[in-house]
Amino acid sequence: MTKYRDIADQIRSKIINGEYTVGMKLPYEYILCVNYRCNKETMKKALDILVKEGLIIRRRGAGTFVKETTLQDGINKQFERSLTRRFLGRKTVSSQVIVFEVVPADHFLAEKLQIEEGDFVYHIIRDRSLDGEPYVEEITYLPLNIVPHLKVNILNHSLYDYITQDLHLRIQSCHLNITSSLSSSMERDFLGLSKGEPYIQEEQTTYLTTGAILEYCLSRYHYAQYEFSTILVNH
Amino acid sequence: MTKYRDIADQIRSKIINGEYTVGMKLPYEYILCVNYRCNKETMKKALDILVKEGLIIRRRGAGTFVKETTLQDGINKQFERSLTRRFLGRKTVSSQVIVFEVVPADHFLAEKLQIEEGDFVYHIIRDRSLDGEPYVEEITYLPLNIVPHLKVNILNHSLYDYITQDLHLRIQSCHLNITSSLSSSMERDFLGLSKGEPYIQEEQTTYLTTGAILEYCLSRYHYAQYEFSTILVNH
DNA sequence: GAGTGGTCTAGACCACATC
DNA sequence: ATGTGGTCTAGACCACTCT
Repeated sequence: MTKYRDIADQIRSKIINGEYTVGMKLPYEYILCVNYRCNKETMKKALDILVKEGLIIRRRGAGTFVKETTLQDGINKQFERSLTRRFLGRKTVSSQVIVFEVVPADHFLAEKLQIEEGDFVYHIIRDRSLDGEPYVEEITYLPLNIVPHLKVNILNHSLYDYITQDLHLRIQSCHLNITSSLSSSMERDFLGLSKGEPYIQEEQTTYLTTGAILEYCLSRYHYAQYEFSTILVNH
Repeated sequence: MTKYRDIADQIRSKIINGEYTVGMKLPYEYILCVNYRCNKETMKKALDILVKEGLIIRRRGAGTFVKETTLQDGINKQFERSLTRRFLGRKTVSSQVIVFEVVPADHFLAEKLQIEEGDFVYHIIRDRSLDGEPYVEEITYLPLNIVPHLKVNILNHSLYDYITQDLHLRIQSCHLNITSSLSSSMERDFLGLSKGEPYIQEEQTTYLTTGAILEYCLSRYHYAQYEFSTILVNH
């Protein structure tokens, strides 16, 4: 853990606890640096994280403010839908493993996972429900050599915890692509869609800090239950 | 323009031109710093931009690499769908202004735009086609006091250029929320959807560096033509 | 061990907002 | 004019990868 992440975590807590209230101006940089015993640049890195999360806004010459946000619950969504959202267990999520097998990568998968054709990959299909309502069907491909000893019970628990805590791997980024297509019978079966109704697909490629691709995943949602939030920040 | 943005632009060009080829290792940090006459931290900021854009990957202890990317055209999409995508004229886009009026903000809009109820806002509805195909219907609300002299011909040209170049305002961030709903007759008329078919909606709030909200915009896409790409980077 | 990125600091100087 | 963030530098030290 780095110092700037620590500081970001502490300040985020204060915002969520209401110690820094909505619309409030934060102590200015110098004071924050003194309070958290760090340098200006380090504090900037910390606050930049919160900017990206949409919790604060920084205005040159004016100050740093807790974001006036109609999106009070948008913030929580933002957390839920963070990098780890796909792996974090939500209280209300139930997950059923439909397919769990090892197959050799074909040309398509080899491209997507940056591996050799024929290298073995896990092929996993999971159906997830939210409070009993069909929510998403996930098709995941995951190179065997990155997670050699995957078991069904890891899938049912938390793949993310296993990867980060047990294997000590770190996720660097996810590339996400959202599109929509007409459903075929496979998605219709689980998601309860009618013929002629589309599903929404997230195509996700997850990179580790090592540069390797951890997974290629297609998630297919019922259109009525789909929601995605993000913040684009100007560099 | 800052130095790190300049450097990022230069290196990005080299990647796009193919001077730095896919999979290639870039000169290491120290050399880049000498070449571009800057400090290590400045170079890191420059390269971080390209990381966020998905063009390069940095591996501690190993080096900086042009991303092996099946997504060669994913990169272009990434550019298209940057902060300014909504405003930039695409060659193939035609845009028709359906509604252009000034109305007082109701409670809902006042919340969304962080203004007082009753403050005047532009209400704009535009239909956009891509190569003649109906593509998106955009409903925009924009406080009058930020852009006091908006004219239809500015809308037809580039609102973004007008705001940045003429008004010297800078966009800081966009909050984006993507959902899907069944179409009502209004969207069906333009998008050519059938009854029972959903559209995909982007709800976007755009913030200026001043902290003010520039616009609240709902964009409704035909599901079959919708595509959104983004990269989530671990802090 | 050598190569390469990541974090942190102290301090200079700049740009913008507010009064 | 003062308050407040943003950028840039030089240099120290750390963490990871490769072989």
